[in-house]
Amino acid sequence: MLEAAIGKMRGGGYKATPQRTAVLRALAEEQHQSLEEIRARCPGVGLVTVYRTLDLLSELGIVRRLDLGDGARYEMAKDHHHHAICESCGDISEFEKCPLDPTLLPLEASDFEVRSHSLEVYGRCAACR
Amino acid sequence: MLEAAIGKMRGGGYKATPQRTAVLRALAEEQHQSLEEIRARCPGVGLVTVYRTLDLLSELGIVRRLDLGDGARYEMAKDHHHHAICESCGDISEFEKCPLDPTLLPLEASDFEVRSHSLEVYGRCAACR
DNA sequence: CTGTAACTGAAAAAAGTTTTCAATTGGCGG
DNA sequence: CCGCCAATTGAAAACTTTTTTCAGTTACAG
Ligand SMILES: [Mn+2]
Ligand SMILES: [Mn+2]
Ligand SMILES: [Zn+2]
Ligand SMILES: [Zn+2]
Repeated sequence: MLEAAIGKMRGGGYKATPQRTAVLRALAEEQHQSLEEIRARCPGVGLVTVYRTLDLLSELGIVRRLDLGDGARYEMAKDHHHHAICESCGDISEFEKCPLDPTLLPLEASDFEVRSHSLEVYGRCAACR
Repeated sequence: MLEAAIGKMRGGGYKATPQRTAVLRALAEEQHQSLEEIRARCPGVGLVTVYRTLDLLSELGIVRRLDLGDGARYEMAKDHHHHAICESCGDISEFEKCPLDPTLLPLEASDFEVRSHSLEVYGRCAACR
């Protein structure tokens, strides 16, 4: 898990420092954390280093940055998935089954080459109903 | 167009000031503008007033705020639609046909009540290919 | 017209992010 | 192992974006 990420860093010519490993461990503990949440999980690491590490991990494809309106959040990059966001409690859950119907994409015809997509579903989670 | 928005403001107990109308006119000129782009179209209006007007118009449902990763953008609220974003030139185009297959939404079964969704498609526009 | 609650905008504060730079260190070459 | 040095770190400062404050102004109901 972390070994793979550390290997990818070394392979890219980057050092595997204790700070970077600490940030990785923090990210592994929970998905969709804000910068401050990540920082709380690795108190020894300086603010600037957390920012820089998240940038580096994003470039390496290890981390994905989410912009869901209320500030940036970060997650370990996993398989293609989407998010269900509760408008009441803010909880973010994931689902893998992609409800996009490719045949309905009206863009292929219009010269726009689709590379990826991002879908978020908003509503009320079970607990908040 | 603007009349409807002004009426909605008055109806909500808000004043239709020249500043607010100027921001509305700026928004009507182009979709998906950043704050500074909007501000450039109504030079007489103070920065703080633009922020406050966009907040107000959002609450009234006249304006929609988009968070697409590179800072906030604003558009006049229209019918349900989605965005195709060119990763090369940054151009944002719209499409109305919603490619979501409701029967594939795996959430209805899982006690999550879906209220709305947001879908963005990333790739290359015709001009950039 | 007039009174007043709503509104505006300059300045200051707060929040979030990036840059700078001197000191430190991971890891390769010897 | 050791020592070197480019890569890395973190405190401070700078910058960017957004919010708060507050004194003066204004839209508009009555
Ligand atoms: Mn996720
Ligand atoms: Mn749009
Ligand atoms: Zn999908
Ligand atoms: Zn849709």
